[in-house]
Amino acid sequence: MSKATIYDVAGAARVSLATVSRAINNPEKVKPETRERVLRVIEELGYKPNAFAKGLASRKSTTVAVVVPDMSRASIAEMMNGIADIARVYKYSILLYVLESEDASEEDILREIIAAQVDGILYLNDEITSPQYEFLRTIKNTYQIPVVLTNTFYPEDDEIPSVSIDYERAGYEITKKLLDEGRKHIYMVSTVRKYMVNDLKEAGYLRAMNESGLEPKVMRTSGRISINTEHFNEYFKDNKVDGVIAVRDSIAISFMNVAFENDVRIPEDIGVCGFQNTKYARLARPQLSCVDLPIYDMGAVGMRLLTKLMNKEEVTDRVIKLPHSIVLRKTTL
Amino acid sequence: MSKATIYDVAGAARVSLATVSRAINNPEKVKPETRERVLRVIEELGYKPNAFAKGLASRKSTTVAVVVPDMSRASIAEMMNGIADIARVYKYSILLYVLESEDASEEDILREIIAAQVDGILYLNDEITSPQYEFLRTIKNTYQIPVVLTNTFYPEDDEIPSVSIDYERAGYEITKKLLDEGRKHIYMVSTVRKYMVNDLKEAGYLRAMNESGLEPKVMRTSGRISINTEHFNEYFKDNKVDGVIAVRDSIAISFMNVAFENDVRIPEDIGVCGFQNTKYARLARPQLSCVDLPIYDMGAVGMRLLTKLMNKEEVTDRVIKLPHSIVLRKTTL
DNA sequence: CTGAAAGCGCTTACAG
DNA sequence: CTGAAAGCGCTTACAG
Repeated sequence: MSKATIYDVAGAARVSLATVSRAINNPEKVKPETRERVLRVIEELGYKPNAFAKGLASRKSTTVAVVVPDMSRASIAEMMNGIADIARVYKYSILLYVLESEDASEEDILREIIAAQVDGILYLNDEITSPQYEFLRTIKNTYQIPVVLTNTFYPEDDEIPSVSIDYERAGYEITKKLLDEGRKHIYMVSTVRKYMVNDLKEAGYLRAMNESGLEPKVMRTSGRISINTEHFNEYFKDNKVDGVIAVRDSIAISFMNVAFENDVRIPEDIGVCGFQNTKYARLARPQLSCVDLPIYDMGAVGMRLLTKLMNKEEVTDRVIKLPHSIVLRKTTL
Repeated sequence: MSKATIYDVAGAARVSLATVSRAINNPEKVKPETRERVLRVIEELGYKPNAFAKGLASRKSTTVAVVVPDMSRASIAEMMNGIADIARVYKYSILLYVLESEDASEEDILREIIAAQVDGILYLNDEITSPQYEFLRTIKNTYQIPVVLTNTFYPEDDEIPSVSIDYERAGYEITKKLLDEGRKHIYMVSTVRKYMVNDLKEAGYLRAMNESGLEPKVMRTSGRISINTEHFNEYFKDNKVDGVIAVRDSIAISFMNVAFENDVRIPEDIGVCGFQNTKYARLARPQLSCVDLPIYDMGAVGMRLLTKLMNKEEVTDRVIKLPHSIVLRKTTL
């Protein structure tokens, strides 16, 4: 039959609806006996409070909005797992908003989120522009709803907390690794489109190269993943390249494929490193060395931080950088 | 600067709140002049109806629940893109529920979904068990809320509509392809854990092999993706294998890696095929031939079907199979 | 075409 | 510790 309401429970337990409400939300405020009686009836009737009525009356939704650019990126999906796990622990529901739609601007979508009365917003992205940041800040302040950036941060300001990774340092460290192998002509392969996270990796690479008095060389692929033969001939064939760091695993693998066609030995002739440690790094031949990024953790920590904010708990660390590591496999010496 | 309510709009437009409500939801029922006046005020005030009040009063949420087993599977993520795009077109919000949690049983999660008052449920999975199906059917009938299965279906019953792929036929066709190349000793590599979709691929493989009077051979990997040297020695080394069909691209790639270590030439000695056509099929060396699955479309069509159901439109096709295709690359002749 | 009013199912001061 | 009652912000018959 149709759903039981709080009235049904109150009737069956012979108490008022106020008591039922308290038995659920403030158990300590009701006498143990009546509380148990109420709880038993709730069990029997399979009663679940109507989320709308609850949200309307309490002005809290126990729902968070998760805003993502595009689900099909491996990192986004894995972060969602971390988010979902923590959300469940703290009993929050997740409203999912996928940007990158022709039908609606980002602003429209954020307005929609406000109307949905979420308690918090988790903003996942590789980057954030000034207007985007300002808009989020306005939302936060106008509607008093906490926002957390995940996998990105805004360099000039920390009003909106963020959890991310020290990409600059990771870029530095992985370059160092190749440098330590005695390599001197190391390329960084990045993307044409500017992403904040990739720019940071690049900055780290530049720092390491400069420290060693070596000339940095950056190549930018236009496609999403592929290094093709033309690229290879243009950038790598004539140069005495002995190291390649790609901003994504897939770019590294793609590079290896053309390199093999051109009889390059990896890692002997060229050392190759990727970023992220996707499961495909292990499927590459040879297995790819790369920076290991704690993607799941980023989602989990971001969500946890948001729960603290929603709960008005004290948050000391507003800009969290999660530790990464470097996984050495077969594409480095 | 708290949010404007319907009262604020009514006041500013000098009408009753009923008229405001109509201007939004049944514009044809209000005189053009007043409608425009109301709409202008709404614009000025940046008014957005409170989703809770609306949901409570109208008993509709314009929200659907999407239930997934694990976000990090590439197919799930890509389906979410299709779902999100169509959801946006029809103005539905998405509540995301990730199963596979120790903290809550699937039943608990479904109860939670009911409490959230969603208008429909999209159930994404590789398979569905009898108890799961029965439970979904109960929900559908008890609460009158439409459910659509995506990427799976229930063989014995079509009460719950589904959109999926003819995996059996795909398995048959890809086996045929290898058979047509003159290969006779074709292995199917599946998973130890039984998944409905994999069993169907296997059934198609068996049919093709039997038709040709050839002996079918199935190997099951225990790990999630890897074929290791032991597997290779046990199954492939002594046998005169000349074809391998893997139920996932990653398994096919993993097989290729050990095969190369053992000096097998692909596709000359062994033809290899995968399933799904992930972007990693193109990153494999040699590039992997495989069945191409319309993953995005499955999400989109599933969501579209759900909107029809929620709208009480007539639905003739309750069991939809989307067309797949076969992409031939370098691991077949 | 428009308004007054009841009602959706909860929470939460306020009394007692 | 418990109950009566107001109120959250909408929708929707029902009159007019």
